[in-house]
This record gives sequence, structure tokens and C-alpha cells, in this order.
Amino acid sequence: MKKRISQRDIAKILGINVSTVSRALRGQSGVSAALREKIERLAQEQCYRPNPFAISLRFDTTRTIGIVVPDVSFSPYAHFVKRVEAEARKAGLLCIIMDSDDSYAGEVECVELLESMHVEGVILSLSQETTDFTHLERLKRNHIPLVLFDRTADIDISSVAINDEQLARQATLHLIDGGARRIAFLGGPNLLKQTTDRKHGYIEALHERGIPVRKELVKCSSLNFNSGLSDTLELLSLPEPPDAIVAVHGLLAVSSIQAVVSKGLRVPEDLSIIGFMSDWVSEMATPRITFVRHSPKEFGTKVFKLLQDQMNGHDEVCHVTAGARLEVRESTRKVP
Amino acid sequence: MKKRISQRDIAKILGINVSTVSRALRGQSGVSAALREKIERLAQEQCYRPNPFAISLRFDTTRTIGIVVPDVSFSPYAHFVKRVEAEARKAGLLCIIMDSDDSYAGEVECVELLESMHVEGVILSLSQETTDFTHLERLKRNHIPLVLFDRTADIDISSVAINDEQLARQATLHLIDGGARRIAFLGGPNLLKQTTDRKHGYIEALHERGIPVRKELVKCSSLNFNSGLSDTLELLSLPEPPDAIVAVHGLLAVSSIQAVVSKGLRVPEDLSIIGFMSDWVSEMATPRITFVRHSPKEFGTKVFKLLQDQMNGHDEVCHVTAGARLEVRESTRKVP
DNA sequence: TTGAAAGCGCTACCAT
DNA sequence: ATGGTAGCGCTTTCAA
Repeated sequence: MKKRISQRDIAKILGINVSTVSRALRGQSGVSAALREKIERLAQEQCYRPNPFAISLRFDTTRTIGIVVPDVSFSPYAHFVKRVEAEARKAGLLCIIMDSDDSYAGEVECVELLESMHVEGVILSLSQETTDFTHLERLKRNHIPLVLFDRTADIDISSVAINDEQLARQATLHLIDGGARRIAFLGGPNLLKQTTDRKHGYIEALHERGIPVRKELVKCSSLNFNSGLSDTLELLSLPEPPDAIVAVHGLLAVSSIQAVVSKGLRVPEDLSIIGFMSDWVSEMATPRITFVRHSPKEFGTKVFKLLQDQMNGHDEVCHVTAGARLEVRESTRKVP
Repeated sequence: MKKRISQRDIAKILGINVSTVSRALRGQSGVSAALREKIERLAQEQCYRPNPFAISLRFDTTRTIGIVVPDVSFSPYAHFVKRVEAEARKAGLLCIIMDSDDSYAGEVECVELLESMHVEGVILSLSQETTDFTHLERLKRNHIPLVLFDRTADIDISSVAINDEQLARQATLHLIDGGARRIAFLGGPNLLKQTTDRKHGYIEALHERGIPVRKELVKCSSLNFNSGLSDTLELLSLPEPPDAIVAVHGLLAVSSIQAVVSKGLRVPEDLSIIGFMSDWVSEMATPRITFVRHSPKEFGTKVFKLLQDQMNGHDEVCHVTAGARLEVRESTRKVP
């Protein structure tokens, strides 16, 4: 196994001292042109690369940040990650991207790994199970910049999110205006602030229009495709099934439609469905899904900016709102 | 700015030597139970984390691998990345995930960054522009294990790919059997072995059934959504437009369908379309797209295994074939 | 202009 | 059982 060439090796070959090599290689003054030439050529030939770990050790800096998402393969997160990675690279930072698998244990593991990696910053979207934030508080205590995004929490940590309550309210009003009266809410477990905010928006809208909230129409089990299927089937088998569904997470709207169609019902004629932030798939589904769209790119840019601010010593916590709006497509009835 | 606590700090506080701390913290023998207790408690209290850079420097090992894909936000790649990240973590390895943006320059930049990071292995899918492989050969020369996947090349580097030629042949035969006679080929630039293999399969199938290859029906411009749209529109405006299209990359089939529909034609009644490996979207599109499906998970597992073998010193180059098969849906006519 | 040496955090070896 | 020390690759300060 061959070893990489080091400054010391170059120095030895040329019969000079490492410090001279170091200076030459970094273009510092204090090296004769001739010697500099020789050193540079040799480095080139031997394909010299500075050992980043020696540098990290020397300066206690890693030029690396970590990103933790519940599911990298979920399209909006994938786009977000792509954006952040690009911005980070421009800023000379490397990214460690980790997937918490939407579990608390996974999230803690990711954060601990990043922490022991001595990353210079962490960007994170909470898992659907997370209610205990000590792992995040520890990061703060160790002065590692941290920004939450998308799925945030009511804690003292900077964050970027859309206006969940307001948008869920709008979505629900849109359904009511389309003639729906028995509107079901399909969300994840109540642990996420995102879910409760959206539920509040939903309830608010119902109140505004004098529609009673029916407990059996509110489903908060889990955030995955299969639970979306089974929850929808349960809703449909109620004595009085819903005439519309607000599916507030990822692919729930898609699975919901599949369930509805499998029962021989039509969307939106028999039942309207509205989704949240699942871009591509929402556009491709049949019928195209009316949904609350946000921009993973905008998310990425804003989050990275916030992180950089913190890395530059701006300590104040701030909560940024990212843009999003209801895009009306074909899965909801229009105003009659 | 507070600094993290080191073994030396612990030693100083306890009035003992670093080497004792080191032994105790790694559970080595040669430390009295009482002292070990004291050390461990202090480490716990002060939230001690070994400095990974000191360790990397000491052992010349980083426990880190790099993954380079043309587009992390493209669903099959996102799933692949998720799988590899999970396997790597199980094996105690961290992943640096990079996006080459499907450009040669981007790919070279990624590889160089990973190389200077001293990663212990690299997994890569070629950009659509890559024809020069010196950056990869340099990796090999520096004894960094490397595995190509999906988009591979005829070079001396281990790889995992589907049987492109065979599958494209099957796809084309399926169209012919459905009654198509003027079959267009929609692919990326000819630079990728993947594209040429698929084109060979396409030509083979035509020859087998005695159908002449028509040059104007073969489109090889670029691999993105918009070029799929414009290429398809060009095909449709030919004096004799095609009655079927094999779209051999990612989202080309989706954009192709959109173009066809925008011209008021029906799929598959007026024109059949077949795609390659774009899982989710293919299933959600209308009509559901007949396509060659492979498993990003299987890819991930096989690639990671190959990489581990290399990391364990197994030097022989091997080319593994991953499973894939034609899934017939609604975008192609059935046998009449 | 060049060289010598210390030190970043850790481990391994040898001495006590 | 514990201490002392060299060395991983690099930068920096001071000396020649």
C-alpha cells in the first residue's frame, strides 16, 4: 500500500526543510523563485495533497457541515439537500448528509456522529417522533451553529419554515368554498409542531365557516404512504364518510387518492383532496393534486444563510418564514 | 468561544498523565478501577468527544467514503444514496454525498475534493459529459477504492449496472409486438456507454424484426426534461412522425408524454411510449408509463459490497449486473 | 532566504 | 498501575 506524499517527503527529497516547503506551497513570501519552482514541480508530479486532518487538528476547524433530514429520498428534501450542498461548496464547506429515517433514535445518532465529527454547523429537520430536544441543546451548548427547517419546534433555535397554520387554513377554506362540508384531516402524529399548526389552521377554517369539528374525521397516525392508505380507507368506511380530505404531509395525498380510487370513487367529483409540498409527484398524479407548494431552493438558500450568520458569530435566534402558496389543480372541486 | 475538552485537559484536572486517560477511555487494561471510574465520570460530565482528526492523522484513516451522483434530487439516485448511507453507517463509515450537476467539470471537482479529503472509498455515477477518465484513474493510482454504478464506462474499474443493451432490446421488441413500426429513440448524448448500449439494443431489435433504422428517428441531444420536450416536438413534426418512442433516460419519458399530449395526440392510442428507471414518477404519470424498472436498493447494496471488498484489499475488478425488468403499464399498446 | 522546533489531540511503546 | 515521550502532517514563531 503506497502512502500519499507529504511536505516532509518533498523536503527530504529536495534536501531542504519542511517549513520551506510549507511556505512555498502556500505561496507565501520568503522563498527564492528557483527553489519555489522546484518544490512546486515536485508537488505537482507527485500529486501532493495537503492532509486535511493535519490542518483540522492544527486549527481546530473542519470546514464541514452536517445536514439531517427525515428522508433524503423524499423529493422536496432531496432538492433541498442539493441546494444546500451547492451553496456550501461555493463557500468552501463540505456536507455530511444524514438520514434520520424519521425516527428519534436515528436523529440522535446522526447528531452525535456529526458532533463527534466536529462539524462547524448542523442543519436539521425533525423526525416525526422527536419530542425531546436535549441532543439539540447539547449542540448549542457546545457552540455548534444549528438551524432547523421545515419541521421545527418551539425551542430557542433558529429556524426556517412556511406559515403552516395560515396555509392549512387557506387550504381548508378552499375546500369549503368548493362545497365540502365534511372535511377530514390527515396528518402525522401530534408530536410535530408542524402537524399541530396545520391542524389549528384546519380547525380555524372550520370555525370561521361555522362547521363543527368532527373527531372521527381527524386522523393522526403516522407519516407514511401505507398509513395514508389505511387511514383513508377507514375514513371512507365511516357511516358518514368525508367529502374532502386535507392531507398535510408529503405523500399522504397521493396514497389517499389511491385509496379513494380503489373504492371506485372519483376525485374530485365524489371527494376533494388537497396536499402539502410534494411537488413533482403532485403534478404527475392523476388527477393533478391541488397542493400547498413551497420552494426547496428558497428553503435551502435561507437556511444556509442563517447558518452562515451563526458561523460568523451572529448569535441571535431568528425564525424565518419561507414562501408557499396554494396551487389549485384538479383534485379539488371549484367554487360551484 | 469555549473549546472542547481533550484528554490532556482531563489529565491535567486529575493530576495524571494523558496516556492513562487514553487507556481508560478506550477500556484498555492497565488502569485501576478507581482511577478509571474517576476518568470516565469526568469525561462524561465534560461531554468529552475524541477528536476524530487527531485519530485520522494518527492512523491515516478517515472512516469516510464519498458518493458522487449526477443529480441527488432525481428520485432513483436519492433512493440509492439513502441506501448506501444506511449501509455505510452500519459499517461505521460516514458519507460525503456530492452532486456533479451532470457536468464533467462538476464531477472532477467532486472527485478532487473527495481525494483531498482522503476518503477511503468513492462511489460514482458518471456525468453525461464525461469522456475523459483521468480523474478516476488518479484515484486508482492513489489506491482509493472506486466503484462505478448505473452510468459506467469501458474502463478498468469495478461497476454495477443493469443489462442496458438487453433491456433496451426487450423494450423495443415490446413496442414492435404492439404494432409499432416507426419507433423513435430518445436518449442523451452518445458519450455515455449507457446510452450507446441502449441504442445498440434498440437497433438490434429493429434488425431482428427487419425494420430499417431511420436516422431522423434517433435523437441524442441532452438528458433533461426540456430537451425531452423539444426533441419529441421535433419528432412529431416530421413528415412521417413516429408511432412509438423509447425514452431511455430518467424523466425523458415523462416530458415526452407531455409533449405528445400537448399536440392533442393520445398515448398509447396514437403513439406508444416506454421509459427507463424513473420509478415513482412513472407510476404516477397519466397514463402510467411502461418502463424498465430496477431497484435502487439492490444497486445500493451491491455497490457498497463491492466497495467494501476493495477496501478489504480484494483488488480484482469486477462488473456486476443488477436486476431490472420491463414493467408493462398503460403507455404502450398491447399485442393486437 | 532558509532552518529548527513547538504544538494541535491522540496512541503506542518503553520505562518506572 | 502509571508516567514519559515520540510521532502522525501541518503551520508558525524564532533563530541563523
